[in-house]
Amino acid sequence: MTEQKRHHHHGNLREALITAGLELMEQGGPDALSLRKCAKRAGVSHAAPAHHFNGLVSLQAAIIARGYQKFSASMRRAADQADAAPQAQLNAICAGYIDFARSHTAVFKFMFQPHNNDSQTLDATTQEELDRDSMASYQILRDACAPFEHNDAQGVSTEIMVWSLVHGYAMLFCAPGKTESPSGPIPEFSQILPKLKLKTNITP
Amino acid sequence: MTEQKRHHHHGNLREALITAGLELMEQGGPDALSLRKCAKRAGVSHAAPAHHFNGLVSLQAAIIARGYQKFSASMRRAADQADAAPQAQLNAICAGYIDFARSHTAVFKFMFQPHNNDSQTLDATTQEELDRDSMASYQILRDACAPFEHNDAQGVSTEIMVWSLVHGYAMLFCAPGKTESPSGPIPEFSQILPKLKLKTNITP
DNA sequence: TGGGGTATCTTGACAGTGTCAACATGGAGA
DNA sequence: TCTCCATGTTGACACTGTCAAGATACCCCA
Repeated sequence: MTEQKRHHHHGNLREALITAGLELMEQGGPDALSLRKCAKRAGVSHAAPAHHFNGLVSLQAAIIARGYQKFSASMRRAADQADAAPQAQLNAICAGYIDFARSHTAVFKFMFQPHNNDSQTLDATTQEELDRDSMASYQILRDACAPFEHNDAQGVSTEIMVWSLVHGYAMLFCAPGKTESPSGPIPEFSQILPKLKLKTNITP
Repeated sequence: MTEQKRHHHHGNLREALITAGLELMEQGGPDALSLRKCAKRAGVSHAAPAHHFNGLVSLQAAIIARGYQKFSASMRRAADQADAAPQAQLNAICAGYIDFARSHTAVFKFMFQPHNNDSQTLDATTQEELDRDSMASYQILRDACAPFEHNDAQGVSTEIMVWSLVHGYAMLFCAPGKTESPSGPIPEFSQILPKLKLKTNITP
């Protein structure tokens, strides 16, 4: 009776639904995701997910939160394997950013789409997960940009610039196997990242 | 009998459906778009659109093509009002890019999403529209970048860099009324655009 | 000028979707 | 032990895209 007999309670249905949703999304794109298909994959009835997610948008938000976790992991992994110097670290973070976009294209693009969850109420737990995991990802990029200055401007503009650049590159040119833009081969990201100046440590 | 009596033939249903679709999209986001709602708005039965579009994805593609037309117009309008110098022209093109993203956020983001039309067959007319209009938009940005060099690299990397930068900025920070990023106020785009060098006209 | 062909639109049907309500089950705490 | 409630099931509803079959009116050619 340990494994073979199906209990009335699934045990960890929430996790199973998120996992199933990620699989569906990576295979068939965002439109392939449905509550009923996730339920079927998890071996429960079509209405069971309603007890764990406040509707489809909440499941989508939970999938996105899981995406952010993998996203952070990809950037951290790249940074760990690189030299500790600020420029090497920033390059590595961007490489991890782009790696994730290439290897999880569907989820990546879905993460940065306009979602209906703007005015909608998500479950408390999903909302917390989403806030925490997305901020963690952003903080990684932010920290990597912190040592640098850009364009004679102070403060925040460096990370906005780097984020815009790497994000645009990822959105436009990172599909699996894509190597051509409308006007020729796509250069490496390191070729388009402008040279940045290190901040001066001491101010008068 | 000129206007009041409804003919069996609508007259220009294809256009009416695209217009209705654009309205639905701008009001309620991509998920608010449905063939049946467009048909209702155009005053025809639910299956009428099938005679003009090869399914939903073709209507979406036609809406995107229309979006590219407005997109091009926005960039051209900005360029026409600016000085003719290369730097002023490039700044204006980027401003037009961002203006469109801000004023037509839903359609803009939808234009650059992964779509199911990759392996799917669109109507010939819709496919032509989409190719023509998207290439026209890209050509505008391309021309504006042509006079410049970047990062000691030759050839294509300038337009890839500028495109990535402006696109990432638009995707991340251009929602109606959005002025804050996770780490503070969002700077103007001109503040994050690196200084570019003009190409030397003559080569040995 | 007439007649046939065809583009256009309608009606009806079907499977799939999200969501709600009502009910069943079983574990955990009083 | 008894009861409450989290968790899961069944059934229903409106809405969706898509297909098939039939109706209508326009256009072109004899």
